[in-house]
Order: sequence, then structure tokens, then C-alpha cells
Amino acid sequence: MQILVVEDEPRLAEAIAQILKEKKYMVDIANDGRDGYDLAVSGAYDCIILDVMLPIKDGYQVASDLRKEHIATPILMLTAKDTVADKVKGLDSGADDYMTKPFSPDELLARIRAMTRRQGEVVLDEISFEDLTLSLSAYNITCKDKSVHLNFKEFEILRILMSNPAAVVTKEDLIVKVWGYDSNAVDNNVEVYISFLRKKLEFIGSCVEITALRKIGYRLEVKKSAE
Amino acid sequence: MQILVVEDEPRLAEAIAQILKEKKYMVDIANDGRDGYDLAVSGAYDCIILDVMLPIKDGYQVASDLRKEHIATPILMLTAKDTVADKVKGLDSGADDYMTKPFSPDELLARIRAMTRRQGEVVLDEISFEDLTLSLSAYNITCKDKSVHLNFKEFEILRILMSNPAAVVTKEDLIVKVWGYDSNAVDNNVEVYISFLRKKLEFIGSCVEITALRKIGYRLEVKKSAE
DNA sequence: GAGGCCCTATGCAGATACTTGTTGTTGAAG
DNA sequence: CTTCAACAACAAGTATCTGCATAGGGCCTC
Repeated sequence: MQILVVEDEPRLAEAIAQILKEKKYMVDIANDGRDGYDLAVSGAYDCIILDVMLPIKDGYQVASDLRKEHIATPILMLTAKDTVADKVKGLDSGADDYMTKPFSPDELLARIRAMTRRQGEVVLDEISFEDLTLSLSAYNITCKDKSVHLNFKEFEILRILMSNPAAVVTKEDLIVKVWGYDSNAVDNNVEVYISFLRKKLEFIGSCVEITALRKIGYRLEVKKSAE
Repeated sequence: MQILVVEDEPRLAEAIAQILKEKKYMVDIANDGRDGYDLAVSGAYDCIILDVMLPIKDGYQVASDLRKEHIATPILMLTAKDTVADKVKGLDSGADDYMTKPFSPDELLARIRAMTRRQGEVVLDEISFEDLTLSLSAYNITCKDKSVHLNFKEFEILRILMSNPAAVVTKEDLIVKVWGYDSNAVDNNVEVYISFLRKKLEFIGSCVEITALRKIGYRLEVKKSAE
């Protein structure tokens, strides 16, 4: 975990660095706003601790310039200014959090944990099987660089197949899960959509195919090389 | 923008709600930890303001339970407890920010802005997609030199669409996030506002359009050149 | 009471979902 | 080896239902 400390007073900067290093964070220090900005635009840091009163370029400016460049690194602003107006200015210039000096090391660490925690959260947004990727938010399938949109029923069916690639899914299962247990859909309905899906898999050139196992159901498989 | 206030003292809850409503936030209030949790798990809120000392289930518990359920809604913890240990406990139980009473309304609002900003990776005051820019403070959209005002519902819908341009947003999602999860708005309401938005996009000559994907939802797309 | 905002109702167009029918495939019985 | 029944795939046609646009009415603010 990389942290950038932008602070012009060497002793304070060193003290903060020490606190962080003890917790195994990797720390870089910048002594003025310009250096801080230059380091931060790399996007290499997981968190930036930013003083407000800085030579050359103040903290508000640094934060706001970073946001303009679409650098989304969490910023914790750290300063002696404790009026509400200062806090509002800091937060609105792009900071995610604002702490006033003097501060407690434990609180600093807790706020860093809170800010960086969010970073690692991956939104489960897609399912993959071999070279095939199903996007749950965009409702399409992608293989290499080609992608194609799925309509509702196709999507639901493929999602069920892909969420359990090894398993064989019966038509009854599909009807219950896609059409609803009280529907009067017939097997042929499923066959029709399977056929649509096969066409789309073919179109994007995926190596995945939907195999029918007679009397049993459907399963995803990797195409045999000898086509 | 939906905000949940979890606070057992009715007068304070009402005061907070008032501050927020003035800024056009939609506010729900829960009076104890259990109700707060039940409302929050819906995932309908953009932000939760959470008191610590609550009947039935305290704020730490609520925050930590929500995180266990993978509800990532930003939480601002609000309490009279101001020791470092309390702050650490609050932040580590899942809160994103921690404010002590008494607090300034302006600071509260600034911290809410800071927390919700990250949601859509908004650069300060505006969101952009292709040639379209949505101003969060002026409630209007601009394309090249033309701009047009949006009313509240139009604005909220477009903000949601633009904050995640690749994703398909269902009508359900829009109803929950714009009308509130307990509203009885119907799909047609959404359709009407989508229709208004399209007219305004057309009017300012944007290359962005709102595409409907049947049975799935809406998505922003760039207009095909061959009109 | 004028104007803006929000919701409801309605007719229409077109995409989607389902049906039907033909052809192809499989496997077991004769 | 042939025949037949059961099952599967697919194309094409039809009907339904979703989504769109527009109009009108209630409500609130100014």
C-alpha cells in the first residue's frame, strides 16, 4: 500500500511517515505542493495525506488539480485550520476527509483504513468462462474484441449456464428459473433461445459452445479444435 | 439523491432532515438501529447518516452488519462520543467518516458531498459523457454552446445514467433511486421522464442518446452518425 | 391565477416472446 | 441394415406486450 505525504515541515512529515511505516505502508514524502502534485498525478498511490499550507501551490489547489485530471486517489487533508469554512473548502476542492492538527496517530490510521478499504472492493460485475465474458451490467457477451448484446431471455439463460459451467442444466430448470415455476412455457421455447445464443457465440468467435446432452440438458463446453 | 438518517432523538433527526431537504436530498428517517438496518439493506440510499447510541442495535453494529451484507453505501457516523478510541471503533466497523456533535450544517453537507462524489467519480461540480455535460449545481445540461435546464426528476435520472455510462439501469433501479424504495411510482413515470430527457438532448444537439433495451433498462449511447 | 412540476391515461408502433411446422439426429427394435 | 419413434434444431409467422409520445389534470409556488 503506497501512501504519499505532502507536508512542508520536515519533522512532521517524518513523524507521519514513521507512524505509517510501522504499519507496513510504503511512504513517499513531498515537501511542497508542486512536487506533491507531480508525484500524485502518476496515480501510483493508494492514498494521499495532504497539508493545506504549502509552498508554491497550496493543498486546495493540489486536490482540485488532481480531480480535474481524473485522479481519484483518496485524499486526507491535514491542517491546523479548523474553521467550518476551511473544512468545507477542503472537502469541496476534492478531499475525501479532513483532519485538524494536532491529531492522534490512531485516528489517522483509522481514517486511512476507512478511505482505502473502499478501493479494494471489487464489484462483481461479470462472469467468465474460457474466452467468453458475460457482463452483468451491460447485458452483453464479449470474446476477444468482439461483443454482442443479449436480450433479456438470452441473458438469463446464459447467466445460468455460465454461473455453473461444469453442470448440466435441464430444460425444466431453465424454464423454472427464467420463465417462472408457474409458467406454461414448453421445452421448445428453450430450444429457440439456445439456438439464438449459439448464433451469437458463433458470431463473436468464441471457443465456447452450448452442447446438448440428449434427454439430459445443456452444458457449456470448449469447442473441439477440429471443427 | 436518497439519504437515510438513523437517529433516535426525534428533534435532532428532524433538524438534520430539514437541512438535507433544503438541498433537495430525499430523506428517510429511522428511529432505532434495527429499523435503520432494515431500510439500509435495500441498498436504495446514496448515503447513511448514522448515530451511534441507538435503541435495540447500536450504530457500530448496524455499520458492521451492513458491510457484512456487502452493502457499500457510504456511512457518516454522527455522535457525541469524541474520544479517539470511539472514532477508531466507528471507522473500523465500516463507517466512511465520523463527525462529532455538535456539528455545523455546512460541514455536514460538505462531508456528504465528499462521500457521494466518489460514487460516480464526479469531478467536483459536473459529470461529463462525450459532448454532454451535466452541471450538478445549476441543474442543467450543456452541449457545445447550447444548454437547457432540467427539472428535479429529469436531473436525478440523468445523473444516475451518466454516473455509470456503460451500465444498463433498470426502471426498478431508477424508481428506487429517484422516487424512493417505498414509492408507488410505476414504470410509465420513468418512461415519461426519459421521453422529456430525449427531447432536451435532441434540442441541445448532443450526440448522446438514451437507448432502451427491452425488458432490461436504459443506457447512454453515442448516436450513430447515420441519423 | 399563471406557470412549473409531477403524475396518469391513452393510442400506437414495433420488438419480443411464443407457436407452429419442417427438417435433422439419435438410438433401439425388428 | 433398415425402420421407426422420440427428441432436437431451426425458420418463419403471429400475437402480445413493452415502451413511446402526447395530452390533460392536480398540486404547489410565486
